[in-house]
Amino acid sequence: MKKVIVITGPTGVGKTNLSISLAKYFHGEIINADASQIHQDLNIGTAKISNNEMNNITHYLIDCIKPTEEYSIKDYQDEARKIIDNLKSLPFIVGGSGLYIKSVIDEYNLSNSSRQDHPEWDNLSNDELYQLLYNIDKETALKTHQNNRRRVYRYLEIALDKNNINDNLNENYKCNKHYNSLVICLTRPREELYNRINQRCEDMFQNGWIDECISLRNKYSLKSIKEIGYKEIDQYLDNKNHTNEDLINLKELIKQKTRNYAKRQMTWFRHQLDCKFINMDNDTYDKCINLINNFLIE
RNA sequence: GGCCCGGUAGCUCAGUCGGUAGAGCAAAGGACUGAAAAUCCUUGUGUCGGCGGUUCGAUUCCGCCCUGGGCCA
Repeated sequence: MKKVIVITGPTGVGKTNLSISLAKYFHGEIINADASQIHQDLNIGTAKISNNEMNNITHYLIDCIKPTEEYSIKDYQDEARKIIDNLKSLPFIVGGSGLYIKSVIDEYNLSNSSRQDHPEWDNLSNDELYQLLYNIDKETALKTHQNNRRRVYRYLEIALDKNNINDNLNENYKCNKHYNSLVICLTRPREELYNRINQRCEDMFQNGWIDECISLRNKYSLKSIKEIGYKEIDQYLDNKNHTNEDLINLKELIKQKTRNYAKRQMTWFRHQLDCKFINMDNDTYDKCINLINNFLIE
């Protein structure tokens, strides 16, 4: 079984810099596992690594699709595995999208039925849609809340797919491994992480995030972009009379949403991912080198 | 100095005709199998500004004080 290293952690924890140092040390290559960084043109707001920062380490799965293009976890799973299987050097999967990571390193069997539109469900209320699922597959229905329309919708799709007898919705989340993986999750004390996120947001504005959005608006509708900040800046730009106070509120809103996201990530890592938590401090680099060395010897 | 309106959860405020309180936001915790920077769920004890008085009982009524705002001198 091929060995892979995973570096993950909440947004703003400091994955990028550390991953470059580690990949340099082990002569590895990096596969991006940040859903947001797969998109072209979203650079400043997603804290995307620059060519300069890459420091001659090859990076895969960055800038693959247009910001408005559809992409699914299945696409990611296929592409990432293809890259890893062909890689001669040590693969480093680096990013904060936990589900993407899990889909690659674990035996994460996705259902046969792909996502589709079902216009016949559009007029159903959340309750009605949920009842529909409940009548067909009670066990699955009980796993989610009726207000989580997106998930109810998807479960219903799978439940109705006759060809999909072997769906694995009922499997435990601890699946078998697809790769022999060492998963390192970087952490920081909550307050420290939040301070870094706030500061990074200020830096993004300083580095021209608004200009990035202005030029993006010429090519796409930012309303459909789900990465944090783009919608909010779009709205700010729509208001031609925005004041300095509006700008301050905009920044605070984006900081807040990013903090909320980091918190959600941590919850996910704690409960859904089998990983080693390492706090970021002066010894982190050495600790990681040791961990990886021991893992490679095994 | 006089008069008027405020001071209740981290914030903005509601409310209690006297029986020690509740919304929104924030925050925290959680869920998660084809949108994951997505989507969704749960959680509200706070000297009701302070000190007295009346009362069986005061955050509520009364007095004084502190404090913010407005008006008049």
